[in-house]
Amino acid sequence: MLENKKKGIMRGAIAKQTGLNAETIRYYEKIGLLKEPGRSEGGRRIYSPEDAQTLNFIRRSRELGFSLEDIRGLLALVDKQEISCERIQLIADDHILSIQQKINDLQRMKLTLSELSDRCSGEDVPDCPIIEVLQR
Amino acid sequence: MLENKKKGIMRGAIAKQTGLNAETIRYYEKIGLLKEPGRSEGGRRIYSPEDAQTLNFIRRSRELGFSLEDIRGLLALVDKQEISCERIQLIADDHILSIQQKINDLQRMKLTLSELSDRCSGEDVPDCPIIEVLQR
DNA sequence: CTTAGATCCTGTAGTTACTACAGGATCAAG
DNA sequence: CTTGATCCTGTAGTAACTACAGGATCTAAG
Repeated sequence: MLENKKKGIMRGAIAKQTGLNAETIRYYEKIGLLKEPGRSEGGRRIYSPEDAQTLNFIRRSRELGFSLEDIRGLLALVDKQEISCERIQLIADDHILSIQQKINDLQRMKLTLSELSDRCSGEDVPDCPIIEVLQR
Repeated sequence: MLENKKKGIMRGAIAKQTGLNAETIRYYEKIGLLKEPGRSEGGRRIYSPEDAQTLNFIRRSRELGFSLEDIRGLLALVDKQEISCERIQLIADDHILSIQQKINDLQRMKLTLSELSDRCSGEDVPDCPIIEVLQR
């Protein structure tokens, strides 16, 4: 189970290491987020430590809610060594705003639903305030 | 501009009335959320007031974050006159929980990003705490 | 009555971020 | 040499729409 002479790991191993699904990794390659990895003689992908780093970057960014297009931009900045705190902070702050917007929307939904639910008798009656509001 | 002798309104009019995109309405019909409306002699859809009511129900439910499958279930209950407060409340409360879960996730994201952004110097330096965290 | 412009029709493809096959090929171990 | 694990490619499915293309139909004005 030597991964390969050329040093590097294969699909399953990098999936485990990065916490990403193996198919997802192939998808990132397909859409050009991850550069094409090397191949073994038999044609299997061999991932380098840099590939692993990129994939971890992507995963963490996704966990913070960045879209793949956001991440594409982030990676470009990183690759071009154009990482200025200023620009990254701008992107992040923009993203924080859109997250807050989503939170606001969800809180509004929750409040409305909670109020409606509270008005339910909980009994098996035909009239339900929730349905009534939805129907009017 | 009499909509039709048979009384009822057409695509554009119901779109305006319900606040839904005309294409969206056709989509709801296609997936069976809205029953097929009547047609004019020329083959154009004629929507009844009940159709409008259903569409408003769908729109309001969507605004509260219910999925189309949730709504399909809700509509079935309504149609079968099986509207019991109990069941509707159960569905709503379940939905409230999943909304809260999303809010929690987003708040965690926002907190993390805010903390990172605060640590940015804002100056044009190559090291950015955000990128550092994403890369490590 | 004709024609222009608005509105509608159908079917299909694109969007986001994956996930899940099918049907083979390759690999390491026994 | 065979078995079982892992990998390959390409395609299709998911949610909830949106956006055409290329016609048909309808209404109002001339």
